[in-house]
Amino acid sequence: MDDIPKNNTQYISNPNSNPSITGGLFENLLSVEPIFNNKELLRHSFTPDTLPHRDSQIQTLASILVAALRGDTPSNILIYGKTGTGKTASVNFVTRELEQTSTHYDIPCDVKFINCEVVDTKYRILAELANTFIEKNTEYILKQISKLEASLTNSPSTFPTNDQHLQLEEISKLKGDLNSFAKVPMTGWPTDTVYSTLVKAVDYRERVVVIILDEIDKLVEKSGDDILYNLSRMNSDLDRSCVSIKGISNDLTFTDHLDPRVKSSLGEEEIIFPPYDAHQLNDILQNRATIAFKEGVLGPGVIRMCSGFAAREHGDARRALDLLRTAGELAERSGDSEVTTDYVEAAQEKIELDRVIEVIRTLPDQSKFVLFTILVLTAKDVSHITTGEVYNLYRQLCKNQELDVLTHRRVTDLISELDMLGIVNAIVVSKGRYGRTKQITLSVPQAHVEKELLSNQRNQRLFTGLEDISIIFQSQF
DNA sequence: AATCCACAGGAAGATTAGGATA
DNA sequence: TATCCTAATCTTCCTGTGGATT
Repeated sequence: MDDIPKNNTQYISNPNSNPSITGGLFENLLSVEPIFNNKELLRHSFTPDTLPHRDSQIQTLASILVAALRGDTPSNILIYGKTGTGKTASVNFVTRELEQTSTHYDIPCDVKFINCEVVDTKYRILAELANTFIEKNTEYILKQISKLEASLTNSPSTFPTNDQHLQLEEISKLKGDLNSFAKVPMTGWPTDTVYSTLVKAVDYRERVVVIILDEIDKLVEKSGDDILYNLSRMNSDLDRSCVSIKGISNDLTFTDHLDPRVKSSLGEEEIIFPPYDAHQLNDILQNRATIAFKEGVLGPGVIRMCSGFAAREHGDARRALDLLRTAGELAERSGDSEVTTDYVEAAQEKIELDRVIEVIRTLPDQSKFVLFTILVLTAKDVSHITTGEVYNLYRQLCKNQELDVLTHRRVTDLISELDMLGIVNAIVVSKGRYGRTKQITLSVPQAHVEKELLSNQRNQRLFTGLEDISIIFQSQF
């Protein structure tokens, strides 16, 4: 991930360089002048060398981690911030520096990054850590052995001196150590055996270990906090080395579900990454765009528009980069040599559509049905859709489809959930004598919702007979 | 000022689904 | 396979409320 990505356009800039291309299918596509210099720079997985507007966070992080270079245990840190606020990038940046700097010091510093959305169980995290340190130890031992062997062959003598005796002993001891480190299998061992293997592997030599748990909230959600409890207490099982844990979380409230002991030991220090504002996003995009795009392909106002859109989405730099990249891709696909603001708008719509589709797809059946009811009322042009109206139609439609009818109370909650997901907009209004209710409107294009609900194979059973919304009013409803 | 609508939304308990365990 | 556990989902019951109407 740290590698500078390859220029992915170099192969297509000159079609004649590859003699195997003879058909006409790709030639047209290849003859289009590419507009990207290096598209990878616009992906959020890329860690840049400079992180604008994150100086203070990086400074704080570094001032805590500097203890590692002195051989002390750095405090555990919890890092909070919404998506796309530069948490992961900043941590990667600082730890990369730390590892590099530590090579000049006596005590090595090893950083292990784990994304808990991918590695999400206690066993797998312990196994992953154990194997990493077994590998590092193996590497270290082999290096020591070859160093000793080299010094032996440099001064050969018929009768080994005392010193050389010791060296030979050392070599055979190291070889023994090498064999004692067996890799932890993907599955099968009892979890506490994996833990003790990890402790043994880490404690093999003096070192400071920094473990970064990205998306730590997902881990706690899926498999509880006892892994965090184990890791945070690991120092008491270590003699020569020490570990420090950095948790990265999107969710500010995730510590509420933690055991108080884990909470206090994990959150010795806290760093908050606030969202970027439009100006800051502008800087970030400008920085990357100059390298990522060919010169002069970005039309006026394109970057400003991207940062403006993303700033509205709680300052998400990831979103801003996605927008810029998608806009570029759309321009490239339609054979345009300039990225204009029109493409940014199209990109915004494309990303939004993808999001809506994804959200709707993962909705539970009942929520889909409530959403469908709102959709029908919207299509019917009901001016003020209220909870009561939604519930009445919902109940009728449910009976019609032989579906369980949920209570009014529950439907209220489902509507609130749809509101939180950004699919509908529900505001509480009071109509005086005529009560207090929620006024509901779709907050995404009607056509998007209709398409995803009705054309998706998975929903067929749910909506059989309701495919044509306009017929629903003419019949019993 | 009192009333009252039509619901919001909190609290607590019941039910259910999914997974672990014996 | 039965049973137990847990978390999510859902119901029941309830109190609260903004402002038009009386």
